[in-house]
Amino acid sequence: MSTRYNFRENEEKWQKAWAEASLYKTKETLPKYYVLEMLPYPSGRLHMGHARNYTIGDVIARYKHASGYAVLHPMGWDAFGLPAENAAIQHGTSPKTWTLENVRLMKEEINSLGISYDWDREILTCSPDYYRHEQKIFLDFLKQGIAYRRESFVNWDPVEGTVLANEQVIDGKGWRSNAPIERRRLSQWFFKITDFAQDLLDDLALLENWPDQVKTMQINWVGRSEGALVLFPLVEKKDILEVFTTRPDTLFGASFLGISPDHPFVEALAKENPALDTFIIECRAQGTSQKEVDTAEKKGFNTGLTVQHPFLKNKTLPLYVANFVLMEYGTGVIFGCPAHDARDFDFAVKYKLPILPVVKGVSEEPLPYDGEGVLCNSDFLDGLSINDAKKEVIRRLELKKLGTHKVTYKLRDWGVSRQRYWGCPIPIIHCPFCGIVSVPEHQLPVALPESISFDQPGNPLDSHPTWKYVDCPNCGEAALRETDTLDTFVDSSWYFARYCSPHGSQPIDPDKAEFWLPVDQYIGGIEHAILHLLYARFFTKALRKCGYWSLSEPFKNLLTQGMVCHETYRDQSGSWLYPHEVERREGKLVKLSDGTPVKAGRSEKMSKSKCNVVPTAKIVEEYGADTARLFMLSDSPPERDFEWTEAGIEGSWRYLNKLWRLVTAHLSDVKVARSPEVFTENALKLRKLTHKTIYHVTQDIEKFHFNRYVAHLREFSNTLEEFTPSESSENWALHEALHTLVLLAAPALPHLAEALWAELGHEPFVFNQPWPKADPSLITEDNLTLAIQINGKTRGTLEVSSQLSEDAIKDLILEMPSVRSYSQGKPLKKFIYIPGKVANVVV
RNA sequence: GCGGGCGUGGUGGAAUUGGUAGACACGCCAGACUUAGGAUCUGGUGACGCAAGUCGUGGGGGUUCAAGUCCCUUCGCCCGCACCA
Repeated sequence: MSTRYNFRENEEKWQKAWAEASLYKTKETLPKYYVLEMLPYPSGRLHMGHARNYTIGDVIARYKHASGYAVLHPMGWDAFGLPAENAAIQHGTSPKTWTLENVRLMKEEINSLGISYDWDREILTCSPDYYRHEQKIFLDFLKQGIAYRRESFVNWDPVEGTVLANEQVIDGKGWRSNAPIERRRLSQWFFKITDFAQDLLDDLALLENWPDQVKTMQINWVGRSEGALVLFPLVEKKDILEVFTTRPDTLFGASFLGISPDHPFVEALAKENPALDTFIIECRAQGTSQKEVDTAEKKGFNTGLTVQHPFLKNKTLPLYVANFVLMEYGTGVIFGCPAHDARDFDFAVKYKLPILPVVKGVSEEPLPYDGEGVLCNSDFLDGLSINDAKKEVIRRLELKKLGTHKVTYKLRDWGVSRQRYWGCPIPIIHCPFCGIVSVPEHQLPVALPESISFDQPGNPLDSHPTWKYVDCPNCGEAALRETDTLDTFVDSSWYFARYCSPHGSQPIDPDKAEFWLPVDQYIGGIEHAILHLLYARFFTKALRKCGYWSLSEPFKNLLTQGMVCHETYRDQSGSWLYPHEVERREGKLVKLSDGTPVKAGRSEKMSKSKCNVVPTAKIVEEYGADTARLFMLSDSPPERDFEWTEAGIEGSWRYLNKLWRLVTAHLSDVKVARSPEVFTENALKLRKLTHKTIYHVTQDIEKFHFNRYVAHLREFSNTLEEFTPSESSENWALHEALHTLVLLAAPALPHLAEALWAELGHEPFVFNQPWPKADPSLITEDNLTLAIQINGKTRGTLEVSSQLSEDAIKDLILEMPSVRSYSQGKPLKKFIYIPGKVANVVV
């Protein structure tokens, strides 16, 4: 008997055996369970964040399989995207070759972890087999009016002659060129997600098992607000400006109108006003990200024009072009009420505009004040509450035909055009005669050309010598292909459906989708709480509109996992060091190469830039997959950040060996054939623990308390270690306990469990064994321990029979010597009894 | 700037959701063992105190018989912000 568990030999052996037996091939029987981890980008290296994600999914998949479900547990690759193009520009590799090699490497690493994926259903989004269906969906969206084209702004790098992603813009400059970035207007494709805004809000109610914080974030993101549309006629011109406001009640406190620099009216004005044109150019020097807009200095340009106040004949308001007014939200024009809005207040102070309070709080409130109150200085609104004033002002506006009630959403339509090569081509042809023409379905896929060059600025599809030149499918005249490709979020918005019929000739097979969807458990990082999840939800509704299915929500349950973190290290010169370059000598951290001191920084999310990454491959090589899996499950609850430590992985490795010793040491003790009729007290005690452990572990996994799951396994094995059978019923109980232990450990430690299952004399595979069931008669306790409190402070415990009545317990407690001494003969004021938990004596 | 979270021993965390704070580990301390191993085993370990006991869940305040848990306030850190995925 070996006292050390040989993980290398075992993991290789069983992974091979599982593959040969096609153990993870999906069966299509009821009940079904679809467990899905978020589609990874194939960066080439499996990091611990992935490993944690897949381990969690794997435990659930294995547990559900053992519980009798037909489990769908697929994996694939979010294979389009910027990094492949960056690699192409830097190293001259082709995006396709680079991506496929990364996929190969990552797949190997995933398999080394022993995750139970059905690889027959693998998806690769950059493969024409996948994106041809996405192109079909795009055309369906176009038919339904969900896809459309309009102008919007991009980050333009004037030196590179390229559109940049937000992350490529650093402090307003291009990351490679360092040139100031400007916002440039381009005609682009959009998806009409705003048509589904209300559905996206309403259907959150169906998602009972989504974390509340994710639902809240989505609600705020969609940002429904009720307010009014108010018309302001210009005094000097014939035009009328439409303003959306959520505070129509403060209309009498308005002191200016702010209009977006991107508003068509402003652009027209700028043509005859060079100073305004300069101001607009200044505003466009700012990036497109929300954070930049919000944190930029608030600037205005007085157009010299004024608008008429809808109710006050003698009041006009100056019209300012303001850099903080967004064209995408509301109407692109606001009215400013400085007394009751912080941003308007700052603006009014800066440009010396009047500040007239129109809402009185309970006491004198400092301005700007946006709390509850009663209207004042507001003509017919005086004395009304804010809510009544809103209703009244809208009623009066409607009478004068100068406004109306209106609901708006912060949510903007989804811009899906990317001026890039490595993405799904948009299947559209621009014909000089017919306009925008869909590529006929039988011509799909519109495949990416493979011979491309990144030598020229801009999109290689655009500069390709032949690719974009085609004949119009409609009239046959010379036409041009659309050279924009789709945002990679589109690829990941419907992949969960493709897994149900990965080889089907249509994008989605309705029967298969009907069978498997919705996804029963979706697992992924909290960083996707808004965009990816919202887009996938939108797609589900849009696909329903196109007649693909009747599904309204894609993911029934959602688990958002935290990040994997690691301590950071810097040497004396301040350079970051990898953990393996650092060593602890005599309690001090030193650099391995030269022994100089190393400063440990706080633990942060693993990232290449800070060198605090631990590659999965290294851990699997050193400790094996099961140790890595166990550690990632045992330390933190899944939704919290995870702290990767050397000590932690060592501790998990020791536990694996302990399990191995525990089972193998007792192999001769557990060869008992028949179930005994009478159990000794020790045997019964052990059986109770076994069944309680089954109960707890089952609960823990069901609730995704994987750290407690592991803690219960450890507690159970600690007791088993001390147990020495001296009689046949005790042998039987130990036999039951060890078998149970192996079965319970199997979802977390599939390789070790498989090895121990064989050691116990069974045929493979432990994977196919049913999940143990707790015997209810063995998990109830005869006695319970009550906490005894005097005046709310715990002063002791009392063990009582669970049969005793409350009165009997009360008498017992009041007679306790400790209770008597603490209460010092004071009269009993109150006696609080929480059955099975606590009794509080208040004197 | 806006939206969402988190904060418990030296460390990761547990606490049947308002009911014995610190389960289970890591680390550390003391000891045992020797086929010297990536060991293993036994005991101890929140702080203060000789003890009885007192204090303890980022800080301050509140509700309650009872607060890590609920409310207010404050500090620190993290995630997202629409072209990274």
